[in-house]
Amino acid sequence: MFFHHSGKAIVHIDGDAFFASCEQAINPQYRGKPVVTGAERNIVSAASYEAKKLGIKRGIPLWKVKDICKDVIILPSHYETYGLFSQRMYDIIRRYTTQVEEYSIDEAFADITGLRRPLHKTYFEIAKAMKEDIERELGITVSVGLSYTKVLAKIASKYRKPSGLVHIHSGNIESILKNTEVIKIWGIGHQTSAMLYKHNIKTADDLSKKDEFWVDNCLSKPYKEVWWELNGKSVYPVVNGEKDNYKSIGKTKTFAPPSTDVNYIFSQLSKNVENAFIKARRYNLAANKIMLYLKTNNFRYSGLEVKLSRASSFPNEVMPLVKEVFAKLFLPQELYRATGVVLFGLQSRASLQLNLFESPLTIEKLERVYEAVDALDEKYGKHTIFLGSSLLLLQNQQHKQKHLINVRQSRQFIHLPFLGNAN
DNA sequence: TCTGGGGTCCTAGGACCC
DNA sequence: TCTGGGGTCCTAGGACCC
Repeated sequence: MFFHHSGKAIVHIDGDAFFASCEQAINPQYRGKPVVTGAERNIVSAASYEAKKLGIKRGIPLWKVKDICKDVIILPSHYETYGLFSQRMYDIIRRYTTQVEEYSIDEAFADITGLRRPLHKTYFEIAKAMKEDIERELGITVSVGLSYTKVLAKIASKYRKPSGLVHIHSGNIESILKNTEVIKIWGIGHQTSAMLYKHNIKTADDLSKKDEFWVDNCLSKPYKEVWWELNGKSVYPVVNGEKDNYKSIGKTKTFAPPSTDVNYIFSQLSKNVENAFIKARRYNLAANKIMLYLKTNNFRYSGLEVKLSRASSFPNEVMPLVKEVFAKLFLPQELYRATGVVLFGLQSRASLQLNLFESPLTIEKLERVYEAVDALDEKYGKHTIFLGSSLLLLQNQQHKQKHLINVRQSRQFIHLPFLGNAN
């Protein structure tokens, strides 16, 4: 059987232990030593390869890290710094192609299809050059995969770590996919891999060899796409540029120790609301819907989603509502560990239509107040002005705004799936 | 693994319409 | 009231990703 591929050449570049590597690049005294980041969260965000050798993995609590080895260097995460490394990594990749997807802080895809002649290099040599430039100039290592599709390029970059360079092509694809468990495939999680196991599909090779009839009958769209990609047919394009639009903006924060204190928990919730709106305003977005939730110490969620009578970008407009919702959700005896908010139904603030009954003046005042708030945040760092103070500023307007935003429709949920999964 | 924080997309089924 | 057949929009929830 001949292997038909898309003829594309896609590179996936993945920073090795990225946060820890950045720290080691900046601080020579940390090189060659076990380093972990995540001090601010009390769990490991990233572990250097020296730390990984000791059995320290992403997600484990820091007290355990100290148990394993008391000499491990534990650092808080410096996201801004890692962001700069990330930008430089993207810039280096852009020397070779304009088609660069900034997939996450430590990963990028590049489409180098058709560039062999202009660059006087094979695809493999282009990928190798990207890797060497990044490693030399940034002082970190990256693992690089090259293949016909994004899913295959991902498998390739994961195949040898750290500092791997793997090309999956028609000559070696079968043996590599045979060595790749289905759970390792990008887009296949626990649920689906368990289901595939029941069909005796254990490796990427098993899955790729299923016929289309079977795939249509047993899998939904996302998995059929993965199947195509495994077979060398590119269906996921490399999306150029950085992300500039959000469908939702969420903020959640776990507090330690957990608490039963109403006021404390409410203040946590308002802080999240405030921060979510700061982010919304930074991207010039207004929310039409807001969901608030509380998370108990046993990881149970209770939440309420409400539709706003019009889109808003300002916490104080929704505060009466937040209080109302909080009162419904909060149970006196319950021990809570986190609160959260998600804004969605996001639209550009430019396209905001004012309700006929609302005074444009009030809105304008709010815009001005929050412009000042955001400016101060910019200048002196986030959290300069918190809800208490911003509410004070607006206190005399409060009665007018009481009904500016009201509940149109709401639903309650009692359980959310646990979101997120340590890599 | 005693479990952080931030996202996206897909789908089934109900509401509503002709 | 013995109830055809189709389309569109919305929502709730699931699955997955970093």
